[in-house]
Amino acid sequence: MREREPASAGPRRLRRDAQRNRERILAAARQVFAERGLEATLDDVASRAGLGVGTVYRRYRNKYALLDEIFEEEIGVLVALAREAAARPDAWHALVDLLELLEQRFSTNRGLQDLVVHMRSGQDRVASPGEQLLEPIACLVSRAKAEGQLRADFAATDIPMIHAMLAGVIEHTHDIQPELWRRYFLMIVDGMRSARGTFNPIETPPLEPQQIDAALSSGGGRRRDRPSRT
Amino acid sequence: MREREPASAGPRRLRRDAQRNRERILAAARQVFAERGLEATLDDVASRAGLGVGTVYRRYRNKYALLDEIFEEEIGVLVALAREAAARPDAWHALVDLLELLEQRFSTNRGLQDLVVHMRSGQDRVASPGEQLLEPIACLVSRAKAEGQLRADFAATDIPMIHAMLAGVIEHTHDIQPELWRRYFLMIVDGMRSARGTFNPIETPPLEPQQIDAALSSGGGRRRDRPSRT
DNA sequence: AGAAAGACGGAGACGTGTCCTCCGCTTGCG
DNA sequence: CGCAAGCGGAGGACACGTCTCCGTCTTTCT
Repeated sequence: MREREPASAGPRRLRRDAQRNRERILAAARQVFAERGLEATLDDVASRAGLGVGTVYRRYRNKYALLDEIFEEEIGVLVALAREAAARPDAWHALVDLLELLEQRFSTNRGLQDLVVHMRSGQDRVASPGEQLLEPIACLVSRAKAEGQLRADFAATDIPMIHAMLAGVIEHTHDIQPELWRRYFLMIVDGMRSARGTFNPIETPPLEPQQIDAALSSGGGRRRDRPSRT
Repeated sequence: MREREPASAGPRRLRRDAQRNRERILAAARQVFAERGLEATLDDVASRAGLGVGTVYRRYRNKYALLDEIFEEEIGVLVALAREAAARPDAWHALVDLLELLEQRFSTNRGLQDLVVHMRSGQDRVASPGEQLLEPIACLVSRAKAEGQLRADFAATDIPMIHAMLAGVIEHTHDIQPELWRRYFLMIVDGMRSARGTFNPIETPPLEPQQIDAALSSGGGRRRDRPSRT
């Protein structure tokens, strides 16, 4: 037997040019989706890769197949970051650093941002990372409160909303002053601190955990439609 | 001479049904644009008014003509609010109250929000209220700093960005918990307070005044296209 | 080298959605 | 009653994104 492929139904080995193009597509897609968000089209990706659309569509049934391939890893990184943070001893600083790190990533990858904020989970393979991210964060939140650093009326579900706020700034300014979000990040962090003389008792309750999915997906901005999987 | 119209080219008096429909259109438009934002179509307005599209288009050349009519007044209110606030003696509280009042209005009128945030000034008659709003606000900001209540590194141009943040929350939650933005508003206000014990010296500089227009218009969210005025 | 399998390109079919026009019919008014 | 003014809403014009199809070119195998 001379085949390299394991006995049964391996996808037949790609021709060399095909392999090369596959990588070009992936690279182009990563760039394009990071720059322009999920609303970029496969035509965009193809032309950035210097290939025809047909080539892209032969390899990926549709846009979402490609998205899956690209963002699965990226989201894994986010989750890993959150877990590492949760393991740190100083919860308050771990939390603040984690938030900064996450926003950092979102601010340089519009596609990732769109994915987390707009698309519903349970579609295709790119699972909404909500649960996986929120769990370690919730843990940090309660520990930081116990430490006395985080204000007592803070809730874990405030985190996605803080993200939504910063996303607003990023969206409007990342062509003008890409680091500007840090300014408001710091202001918000100051607002999260357990009072230097507690000023504003916050009456409005936070979202319930089961509401945040609804908030982030259906609510907002530019609607995207998912194809009907012909 | 028996005409009620002043001598020259007055628009001939409307028939009674036409007059009635005009008001229905206006009422429907106010509702529809407040609920769904500027992306609502004139077809939507017509059907809400219980009229045909043709009727709407006879009265208003296009969507923007109708928008002008509706939002001119609304924006006047905003500016008046800002001017009143600027006249109050206690600048810090005037500023906080003003922001709350403005957000309040934006949170119940998606169209107003879209208008302020997305569309460029100098189009048709609905002038970008940026200048007019920002001027009294800038005044309050500097006075509040002088009072020692507002943190010294705060800038007037931070206000539109704070608005952008709250807009993010509102956009995502106004179907779920329309008052939720108040929670984050208070947190932000806490972050704006001049700290005894100042925690985060903010390094990132704010936007320059001439940048905020660019930030709010071109940057963000769902693009709308303006028709070519055939 | 020669041929078959595989890959490529990109025009264009198709679907969707918005804006706005057109024209036969209805209605208010004198 | 007559007719100008007004009405309705189907559908034309356009824009845009998705994805297919098939004639042509490349790689790989013998």
